[in-house]
Amino acid sequence: MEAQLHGLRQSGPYIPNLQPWCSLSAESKSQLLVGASLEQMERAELCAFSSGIILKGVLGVCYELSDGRRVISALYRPGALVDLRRGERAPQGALVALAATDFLAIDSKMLDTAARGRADVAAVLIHQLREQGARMRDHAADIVNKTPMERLAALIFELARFETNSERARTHRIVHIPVRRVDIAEYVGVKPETVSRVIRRLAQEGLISLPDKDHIELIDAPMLRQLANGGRPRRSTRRAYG
Amino acid sequence: MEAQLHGLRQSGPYIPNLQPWCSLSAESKSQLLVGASLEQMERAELCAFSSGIILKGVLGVCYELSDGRRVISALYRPGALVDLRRGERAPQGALVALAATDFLAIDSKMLDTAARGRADVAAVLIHQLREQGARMRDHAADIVNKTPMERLAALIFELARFETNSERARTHRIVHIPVRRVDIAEYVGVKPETVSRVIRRLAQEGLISLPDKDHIELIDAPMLRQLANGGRPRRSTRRAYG
DNA sequence: CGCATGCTTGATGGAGATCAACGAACGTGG
DNA sequence: CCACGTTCGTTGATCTCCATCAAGCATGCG
Repeated sequence: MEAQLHGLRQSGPYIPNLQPWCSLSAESKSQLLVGASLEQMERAELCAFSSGIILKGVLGVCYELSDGRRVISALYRPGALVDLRRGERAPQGALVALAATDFLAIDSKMLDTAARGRADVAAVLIHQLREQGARMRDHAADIVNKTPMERLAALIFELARFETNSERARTHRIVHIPVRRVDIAEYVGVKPETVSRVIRRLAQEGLISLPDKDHIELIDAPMLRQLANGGRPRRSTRRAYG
Repeated sequence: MEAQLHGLRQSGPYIPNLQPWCSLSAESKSQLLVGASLEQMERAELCAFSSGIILKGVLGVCYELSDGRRVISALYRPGALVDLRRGERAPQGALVALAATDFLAIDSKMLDTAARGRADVAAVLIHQLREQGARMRDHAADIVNKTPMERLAALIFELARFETNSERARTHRIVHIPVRRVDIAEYVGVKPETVSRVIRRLAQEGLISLPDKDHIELIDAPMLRQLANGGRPRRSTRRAYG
C-alpha cells in the first residue's frame, strides 16, 4: 500500500534504443543525459520526477480522491516521454510504477534547454506530446460512455501496442498484460471484480483465450476491434447466444 | 443532426489577442497566417482542418461509435491551439463546433515550419500541447470513477476557466455554460436527463444557483471544489438530509 | 397556430458496484 | 515436507444508482 520514494542507484543512465530516441544525434543524447538519473522502481513505487523516458516497465499517473478512491488517468509504455508539467498550475496526479520499471529521469530544465537548442530534440518532444494527447483523447472516448466489455476490449489493443510484446503480438497475437487487475480497473473505470467477469466472458464468447493470467491471446481480433469501437448490436445481449 | 463542411468566407484571418498568442513576434504571427483561413462555424458544424486556433466559441472532439452513440472527448476554449494530428496513425474523432465558433484554421505544414524556425512559436506550441495533455489527464480522472454529481462539479470549474467569462466569473462568480446539455452529457459521460437532475440537486443543496439556463452562479465554491475532487462522505447520501 | 428543438420531470428496470468468501500462488520458518 | 500468512484473482448474492422510456413544458420560427 504505502509506496516510498526511492533514491537513485549506481547505474549508468542511457538513452534507450527505442523508437523516437535512437534517431537522435549523439550530441542531443549526451545533452539530455546531463543531470539525468536512472531510477529503478518496484511496483507501487512513487516517482518524484515529472519528466523522463521509460526504459522498461509501465508507469501510470495516479489520482487519489479525497475519500480514498484511486484512479489512473494515463499509462506510459517503454519509450514514452513522460512530461507532467503544466503551464501555470501545479501538476496533478502522481507518477507511480505499475510494474518493475526502469525510468530515465531527465532534468526538466535540461529538457527545455535541449528542446530549445536542438531541432531533433524539439521534434521528438512535439511528436511525443501530440501522440500522447491523441492517446488521451482516445482513452477519454473509451471510458466516457462505453460498457465495461468495450472498455476492456479497447484496453487490450492499447496494451498490444506496448513495446514489450511487439514481436509476440505480431506473430502469435498474444498480448502481455503487464499490470495487475486492480490497476486495469482503476484505469478503465470499473471494479476488479468486473474486470475478472468481463475477461471471462470475452473468453467464453471466443474472442480471446487466456494462456495464463498475464497473457491474452487474440482469437477473433476483428470482432474484438469492433467491440472496442462500440459495435455491439443494441443492448448488450449478454446471453443472447448463450 | 447532419453537419456540413463549410467553405471559408471572405474575412481577414488574424492571430487573436489572447493569452499565449499576443506575445508572439510580428514576424511569427504573419508567418502563421500564411495559408490560414478564418472559419466561421455554426453549432454542430464539422471542421475539416486538424490544426488551428479558436478565436471565439467552443470546439469539441467528437467520436461517433458504431451503434450511434456519440461521445465528446475534448473541449477547446478560445485561445486554445487545436492540433489533432498524431504520429503514424490517422487522427480519430471529428472536430465539431459546439456553439457558434470562429476558428483560425492554420495549415499544418506551416505550423510545423514556423515551430521549426521560430523559437517563440515552438515554445507556444510545446506549452499548449503540455497544457492540453494535463487537462486531458484531469478529465480522464474526472470521468473514470466519479459520480455524476462530482463530474458536473468538475466540469463547472473547467468551464469557469474559459476566456468568455473570466471577468464575470471573478467578480460575481457566474459561469457561462456555452454548450447544450446534450454536449455536457456526452463530455462527462452521463445522459442529458442526469445532467438536468444533478444540476437541480446542486442548486437544491445550495452549492450553486441558476440565474438562467446558460449560467451557473457559484454559491459555495469551496464545497463544490471539494465535491469535484471526490470528497463526498462515503456513499452518496442523496436523501440523507432530505 | 403548428411544428421543431431543447430542457425538465417521473416511473421502471437492469447493469455494475458492493459485500463476502473462496482459491491459487508464493514465500517463510519450523 | 507442511502449517501459516499475505497478496492477488476469482466467484456468488444482493442492492442501488443511473439509463431508459415516456411525457410534459418552454421557446423560437415558419
